[in-house]
Amino acid sequence: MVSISEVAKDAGVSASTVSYVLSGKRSISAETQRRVETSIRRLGYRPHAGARALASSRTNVLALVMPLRTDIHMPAMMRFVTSVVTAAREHDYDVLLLTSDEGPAGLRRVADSAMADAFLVMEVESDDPRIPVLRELSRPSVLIGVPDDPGGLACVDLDFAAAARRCVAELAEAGHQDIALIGSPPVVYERGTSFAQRFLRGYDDATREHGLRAATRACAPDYDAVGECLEDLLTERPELTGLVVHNEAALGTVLAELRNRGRKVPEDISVVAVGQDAAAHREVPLTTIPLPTEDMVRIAVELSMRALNGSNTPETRLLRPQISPGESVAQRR
Amino acid sequence: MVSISEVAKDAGVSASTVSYVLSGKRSISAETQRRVETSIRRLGYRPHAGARALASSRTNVLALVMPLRTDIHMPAMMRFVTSVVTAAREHDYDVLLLTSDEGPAGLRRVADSAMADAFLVMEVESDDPRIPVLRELSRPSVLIGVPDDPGGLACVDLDFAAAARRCVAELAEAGHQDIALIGSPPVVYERGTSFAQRFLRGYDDATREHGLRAATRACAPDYDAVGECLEDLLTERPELTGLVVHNEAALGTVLAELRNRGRKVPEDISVVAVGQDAAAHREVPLTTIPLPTEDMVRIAVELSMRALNGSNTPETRLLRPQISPGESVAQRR
DNA sequence: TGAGTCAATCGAAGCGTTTCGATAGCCGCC
DNA sequence: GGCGGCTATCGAAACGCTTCGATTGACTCA
Repeated sequence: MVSISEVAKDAGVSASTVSYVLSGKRSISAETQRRVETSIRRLGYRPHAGARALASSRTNVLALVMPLRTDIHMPAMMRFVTSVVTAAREHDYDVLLLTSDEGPAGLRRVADSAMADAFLVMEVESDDPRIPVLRELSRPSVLIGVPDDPGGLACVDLDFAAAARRCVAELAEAGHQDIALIGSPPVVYERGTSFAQRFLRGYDDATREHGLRAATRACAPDYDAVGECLEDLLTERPELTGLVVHNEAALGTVLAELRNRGRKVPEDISVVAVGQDAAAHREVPLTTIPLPTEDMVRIAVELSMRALNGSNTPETRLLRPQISPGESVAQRR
Repeated sequence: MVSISEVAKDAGVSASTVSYVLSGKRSISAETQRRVETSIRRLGYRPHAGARALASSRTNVLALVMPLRTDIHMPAMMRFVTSVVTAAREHDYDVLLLTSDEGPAGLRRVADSAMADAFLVMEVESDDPRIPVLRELSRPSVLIGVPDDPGGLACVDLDFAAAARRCVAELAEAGHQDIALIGSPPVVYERGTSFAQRFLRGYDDATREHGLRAATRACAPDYDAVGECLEDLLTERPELTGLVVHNEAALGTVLAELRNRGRKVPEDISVVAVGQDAAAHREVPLTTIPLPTEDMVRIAVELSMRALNGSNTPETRLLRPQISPGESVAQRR
């Protein structure tokens, strides 16, 4: 492994000059710059990350804290993770992956041993036990999701209340009078997951404002639960013509089961879904509000960077939902 | 941040003694050991990862190289990733996440800047461009998947040929005479992905041995492709009674479409699937050969550790498939 | 012409570990 | 009673970088 002093010798300058060429923190003559860069390339020099971290107390590593639950929609999760890596690389950062199962202790471990400069925490819940820990770490963190009391921590999320209102409006404007929400699994509500609750609130408000008859069902993504849920809705509310599905994992099954029951989308029943549009995989292109994963992640990473550069104004950023029109909502009357 | 010398002072010993207590590389009196450990705990000392890496040339970080393709089944992917983190932590390692889109250069970057001790590479293909790079890195790597020429690199994978034979045997033993394989998307075969080819070979061999009539279809996971594929099979081969599905992403759609066409599983058509058993989510519990993700990862991580400790015998480990019985295979005749 | 300014560079200290050799004390033994 | 062999410990060097202060010229301006 070639070191900075070998580069320095090769270029006929001091090691500090090489360092300054690399960091640009002091002005360097064009000629020297050229010589140093040539040497670097010729020798294939790469700064030693550990040495750099030691001297500068910067690791250029972002810790990504991932939930280790099985009740989360994996594809959505994965999109997050890959987006984070990509976004981080654009800021010359690498990503250290942590799972929540090590708990708060894991966060402390990584923070205290200076393995990362900042934390990105996914799937934050209303009353998340990690929050107090994060707050007292000496490193900034950005939450994906909004806890009840963000106090001092930066948050990024989709504005789920607005998303719900948008879904309801979409159906109301098409003339639907009687709709239902198929939401997250019961356990998600019990856990007090913030996004589910915010969506629910938005849904309730909007249905009231529009004067719709509306129902709500928490629903696990498995076959039986979906079947039961639909059975329930369709028999109890024969007038039902619109469905808002806020449960990516169950969506496929919901559509399959509607079909099995002879309900055509959108002729018999209209559907608006929240989550990534897997349009190509469906029989009918769905009207959806996609989760703006990449935007959220980009913003989250940028907030981290900003916090690391001192301009620290912890803020909560709720992204405006954008509806992506499909063919799953039919006009009524 | 408290440093080793503060601990040393607090415990009334030298810094090196503290280091030896921590590493156990020299014998320390019980009394000293106790005092040092008390100080460590009292001060909340955590060794600085960078300093440690610098002095010992060990980072205790494993680089996980993840594909950044969209044609991969995300849930399977995610299981891998989380398993790696968990397995690594058991060896006191952390995980740095890399995506393949930075290409071979990314591997070099991380290796040369000493950010990780070893590499774990997912989704390795027959003729993977990363292989030559990995081979010339100064750090060990373990591949998940088997390339044509592993030469010098450790590999771990499911024995897909055996898995295919097992699937075929399962159907043959139940008296099926005419079966078909619904395989990976065409692009996967075109790319020369090793696991798909190995499975195919095993399937061909086994159907020949058992004297079955057999067909094979590469199939994308989207609705249209699956529909077309089934339409094809069911009309061309009216005698078809068994299906081997080696395409996790398409499985759900395959089952839904069978149902739509009025074919009942297993009465009309038997199904054996390869991949994680999502039994709870299906109408009929499937007979499957689950991907032994956790075992593979555990072995892969262990191989890395072994390589790092010198006992380096790069080997290819193919795991024996285990069938998990469901109710999706019916007896014929 | 001499003080002041500025750009470019250097040298050395310091970051927090690990590790190597040295040493001090102790024990047992001939 | 001196010597070899342990065990437990220490001190110092080394790891590869960043950064601070100092230095050297060259240039400006009164």
